[in-house]
Amino acid sequence: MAAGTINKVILIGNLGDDVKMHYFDDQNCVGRFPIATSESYTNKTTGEKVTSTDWHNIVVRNGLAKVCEKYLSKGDKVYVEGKLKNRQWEQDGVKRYSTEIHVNEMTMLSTKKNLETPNNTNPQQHQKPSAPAPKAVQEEENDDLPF
Amino acid sequence: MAAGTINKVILIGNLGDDVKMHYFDDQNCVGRFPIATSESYTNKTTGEKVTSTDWHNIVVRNGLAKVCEKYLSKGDKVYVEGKLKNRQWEQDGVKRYSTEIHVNEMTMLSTKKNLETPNNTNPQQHQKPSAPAPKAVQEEENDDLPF
Amino acid sequence: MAAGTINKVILIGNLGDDVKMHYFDDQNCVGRFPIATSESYTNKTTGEKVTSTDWHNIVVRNGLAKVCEKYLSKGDKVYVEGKLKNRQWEQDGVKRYSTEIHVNEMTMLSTKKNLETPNNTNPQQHQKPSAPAPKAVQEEENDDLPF
Amino acid sequence: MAAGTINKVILIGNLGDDVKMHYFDDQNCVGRFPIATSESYTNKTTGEKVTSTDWHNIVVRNGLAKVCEKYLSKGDKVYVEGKLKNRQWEQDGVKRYSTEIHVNEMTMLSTKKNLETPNNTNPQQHQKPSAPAPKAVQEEENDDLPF
DNA sequence: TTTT
DNA sequence: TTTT
Repeated sequence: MAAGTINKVILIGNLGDDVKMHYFDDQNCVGRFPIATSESYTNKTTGEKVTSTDWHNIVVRNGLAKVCEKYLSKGDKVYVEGKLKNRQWEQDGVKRYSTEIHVNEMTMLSTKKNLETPNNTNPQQHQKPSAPAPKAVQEEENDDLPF
Repeated sequence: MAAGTINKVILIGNLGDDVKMHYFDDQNCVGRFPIATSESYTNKTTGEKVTSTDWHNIVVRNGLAKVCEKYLSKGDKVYVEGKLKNRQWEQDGVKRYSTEIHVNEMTMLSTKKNLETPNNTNPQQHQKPSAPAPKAVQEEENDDLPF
Repeated sequence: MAAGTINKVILIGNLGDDVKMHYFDDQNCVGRFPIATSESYTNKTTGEKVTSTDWHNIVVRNGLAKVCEKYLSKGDKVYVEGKLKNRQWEQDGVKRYSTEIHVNEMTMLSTKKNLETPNNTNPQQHQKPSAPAPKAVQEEENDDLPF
Repeated sequence: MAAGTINKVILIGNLGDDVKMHYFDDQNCVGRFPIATSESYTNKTTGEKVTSTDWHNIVVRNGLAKVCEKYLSKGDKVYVEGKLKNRQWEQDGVKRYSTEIHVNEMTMLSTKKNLETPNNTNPQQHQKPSAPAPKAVQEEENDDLPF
């Protein structure tokens, strides 16, 4: 046990795909989607401008997963905050590793989904009461299950 | 190019090993070391306390790498801030992926190395002038090379 | 001296006013503007929804100040990152205190200014070479002057 | 209401004083303490090294306040994360302003208090069951009251 | 003083 | 696979 450690990731980027949901039962579900961040720099030797893009595997759970599924789609820009988690599993006898960002806070910075919805010019202004407001959304805290 | 993206990682954790240096030439070098973060949670079903540890591959360059090599060793606690970077390469014809944290700011929160140095009770207070102070150390900015 | 300290502020909010510039000389200038962040919560006793807004005094210098002046205006949404700084001065014999955010990184998340500019549909795509690109902009590092 | 805003402060610093508690009733209390962060820079004109210290007013509530009172004291180093909040009040007919950091996460990085406790070499390892573990402590979430 |  |  390593007390006094901090594991925090903050990203602003664009969804490379829609949110894929997986339901375990009525209560528990997980959503996954990729986010791209990029940066440009000038190659010192050649002098040319290079852009490099990094892809991040976002994982959200339960209520926050449902909000993401409802309001986010491919291309949207979001702010997310979470933790780096290493996952390993076996596939065809080969050990596979992957790094995920387990996100507990999400803020939409743009959205395509609801701009086309009739009678709903902006999802941040008019929300169906059954769903949490899609602004800064935090994960429920009373949740001790690992992913 | 994706303007307006943010890619930020903040970690406080302990070194799982010493800093491994690799020199490209006189000017350019890279240092690598693993950092562990952990968290405890209670398994809802079984009621038992579980601790999970995540390991992060830290990458530092040039001046900051030299500072890390000089002042950090296995077991030390550090604050680091950087970017998530995906690296892929081929090994024996198999594509390998790894996620690294390219760190540009480091602050020592404990050190073993220099506590044994005679006449130097605290490396943060009394530093040899030849080396940068081992407190909050930032990467030089005039650096356009990719890792 | 307190080695090993961290002072970091991350804000996403809207400009309450345009950037006000102050030039010291050819090289040095400072820009100031207010940013609003808000949050909503439900008053436990009365059950009514309350929104509270906080105003933050942003301070930028030199190159970053010029970028802010050029691309930001009242109402725009931005990401900024910086340090908390306390300033005190005397006015009419009374001590005054104020807290500022000295920002060294800024990313535009929306802009009004340049959407109206002819031949320039998006300031993030087409930038005059004399000015830095208005995406993620970082302060020059070779700067040891206090504000 | 301003959807899509972020207000985040991350500090590592030392307590300038003990935690001062104020109890409203059995359930609700608030704790306050100052944290110092510092930085050194070289004055360009004079060439001399200058250290500047900033003081931050930390505010914690309820469970987190009790943990802070129990484990933190003057001189300790802590990591805190929270929000910037502006407070204004009137004193003798004069409007007063102050900026506070409303903290919802705290991690102890050093402690004096419990090192002297018999049979308790490390408060992070051995905790009385009546109190939350003093490592990474988060505020309870089901709390809609403003400060 | 912003924004939704 | 995104975005500009």
